Amino acid sequence: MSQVSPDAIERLLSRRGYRLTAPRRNLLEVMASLGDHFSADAVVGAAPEVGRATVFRTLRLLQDLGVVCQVVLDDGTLAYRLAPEEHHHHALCVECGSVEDFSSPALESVLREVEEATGFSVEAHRLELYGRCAACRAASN
Amino acid sequence: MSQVSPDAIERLLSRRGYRLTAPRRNLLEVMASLGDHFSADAVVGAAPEVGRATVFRTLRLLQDLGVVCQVVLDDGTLAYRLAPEEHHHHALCVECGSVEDFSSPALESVLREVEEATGFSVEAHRLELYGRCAACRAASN
DNA sequence: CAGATACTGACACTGAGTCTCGATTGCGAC
DNA sequence: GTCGCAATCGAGACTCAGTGTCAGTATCTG
Ligand SMILES: [Mn+2]
Ligand SMILES: [Mn+2]
Ligand SMILES: [Zn+2]
Ligand SMILES: [Zn+2]
Repeated sequence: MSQVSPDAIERLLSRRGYRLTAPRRNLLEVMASLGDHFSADAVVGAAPEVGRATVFRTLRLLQDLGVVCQVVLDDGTLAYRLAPEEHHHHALCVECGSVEDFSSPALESVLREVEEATGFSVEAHRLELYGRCAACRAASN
Repeated sequence: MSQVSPDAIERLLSRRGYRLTAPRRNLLEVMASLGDHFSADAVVGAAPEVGRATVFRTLRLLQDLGVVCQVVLDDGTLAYRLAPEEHHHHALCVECGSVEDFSSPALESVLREVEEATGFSVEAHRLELYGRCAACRAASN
C-alpha cells in the first residue's frame, strides 16, 4: 500500500518493454511533486516542455500499468493520483482536499454478497468516500 | 426505490418554489424517454427547442432536488439518470449497458466500521459496480 | 553505430460544462 | 383578468478535458 517512486515506475516501464524517454521521466517527476492528486492540466502546466498529447498518453499508459489511478471528486470531475498497484479506494477530505487510500476486506466480502443476492457479477468497482479526515476533525474540535 | 415520474417531479418543483416552465416540462419528458441513463448531450439532442445552458442548469437543479443522479461510467465519463430519491448505488452492465440501482445495509455498516478504524468521518460516498447483469449472464450461458 | 519503430509535439477537433446578458414568462398580488 | 417583476431562458462565446493525425525524433537492439 506504499507510494510508488518515479524510479520504480521507470524500471516497471522498461521491464514491460516501454521506452524510457525524457518526456516520461519528466512527467513522473512532475506528478510526484504535485501532491496526492492532480488534474491533467496541472501536469500540463508543470511540464511545459512536454506536449499536451503526450501528457494524456502517459496518464493513460500509467493507468494501464496500474501506477496511476483516477479519483472522482465530489462534483464528478476526475483527478489522477500516483497510487499503489493494489486494489484500493479513496477517502477525500472536503476540508483540506487530501486523499487517502484505504482497503477493506469486509467491504469486498459484502460485494460478494451483493453478487449472490442480485445475480450481477462484479468485475470491477469504484468506491469514493467524501468527508473529513482525522487531522481536520482534530483541528476544528 | 421506484422510478420517479415526470409528473411527480413537476409537483416537487412547485412545492419547492421553482417555476413550472415549458423547457422544464419538456426536459422531464425527454429524460424519461431516454432510458436508464443518458449523457447531457443526448438530452440536448433530444430537446432541440431547449437551449444548451438550460439543459445543464436543469440537470443540476434536478440533482440538487435528488431526482437525478450521476453515474460514473467505467472510463470515468459521467452520465445522468432519473433516480429514486433514496440513497443508492449503481450496477452497470458492461455488456448491455444497463444500469440498475441497489442498496445494501451491510455495505453501509461496513463504512461505519471504516470510519471508526481510520478516524475519517464519511459525509457522502459513491459506489459503482461494473460487471455483467443477470440477464446477460443467462443469455450467454 | 545504423535501422526499425516506438514515441513525440504541434495542431485541429470534439464533447462537457460555465458565464453573461438581453429577452421572456410564470405566478402572486391586486 | 392583468400587471409587475423576479425567475428563467437562449444565444453564443468561452474554458477545460481528452482524442486523432501525421511528419519528425529518439530509443533500443543488433
Ligand atoms: Mn473494493
Ligand atoms: Mn452507500
Ligand atoms: Zn482534511
Ligand atoms: Zn447486461
